[in-house]
Amino acid sequence: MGVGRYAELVGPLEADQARQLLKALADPVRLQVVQALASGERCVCDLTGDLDLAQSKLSFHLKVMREAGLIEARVEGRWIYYRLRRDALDGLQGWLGELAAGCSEPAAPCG
Amino acid sequence: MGVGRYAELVGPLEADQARQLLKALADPVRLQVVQALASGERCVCDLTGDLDLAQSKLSFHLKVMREAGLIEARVEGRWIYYRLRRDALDGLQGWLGELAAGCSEPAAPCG
DNA sequence: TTGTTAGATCAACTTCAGTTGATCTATGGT
DNA sequence: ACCATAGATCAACTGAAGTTGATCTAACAA
Repeated sequence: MGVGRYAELVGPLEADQARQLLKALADPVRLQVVQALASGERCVCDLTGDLDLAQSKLSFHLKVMREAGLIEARVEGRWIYYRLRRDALDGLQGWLGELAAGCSEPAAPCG
Repeated sequence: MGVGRYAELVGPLEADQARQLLKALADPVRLQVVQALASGERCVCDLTGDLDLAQSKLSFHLKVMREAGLIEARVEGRWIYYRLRRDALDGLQGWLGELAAGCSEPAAPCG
């Protein structure tokens, strides 16, 4: 089922990990899912109903998010619950913070 | 030239603004550019050289980033300097923080 | 004014990500 | 054992996003 395959996300985020997470967030359907998960864990069947998405479509997007390390799954009998990964969100926040830190330096004139 | 067309980015980020910014970040070429700009403002000609990108390719990606509100341009004679927008990075950080806030709620069992 | 350079823009092409419907697997109920 | 349901997976299709080379415009230098 592949539900156990996660990105690692230990220590400070590498550019490539950040990119995977950003990509996992930067899609309208996935953003809906993220917002649904923002208030806590949800099972797939609820998501399908609430967001009015075709089952295979939702499953595809959950996979993208899972493989990026943005969400994780908990299997309970016949149902699967998904939730956002705090470490991913925190990691991305930190990564953005680093970018913001030095971005106001003036340019060396190039002419 | 279109260099003056920016996204607004006042107040808390709307989902759609966040998505544009995320998309602007979630590309390998653009991520290179972002990292080059992380240490401060740079002119396009420097970027082209340092990142070894075709001129039209870089210009395309700068446009995407500009229209998303991720970067802004400063025209100086024949040269154009780009820099990351603090408000965009801060806004995105805040947006992520909101997501992280409630994401650990347990699921309502759906069976 | 002519020539050169920086960088935006355009059109044609290519590539990859998302969609759809069908099928497959596992779990639980009868 | 049989059936129903949750959700993953697959193959075919579609469309949007990125690439490439050419052209266009504006600024400066001679």
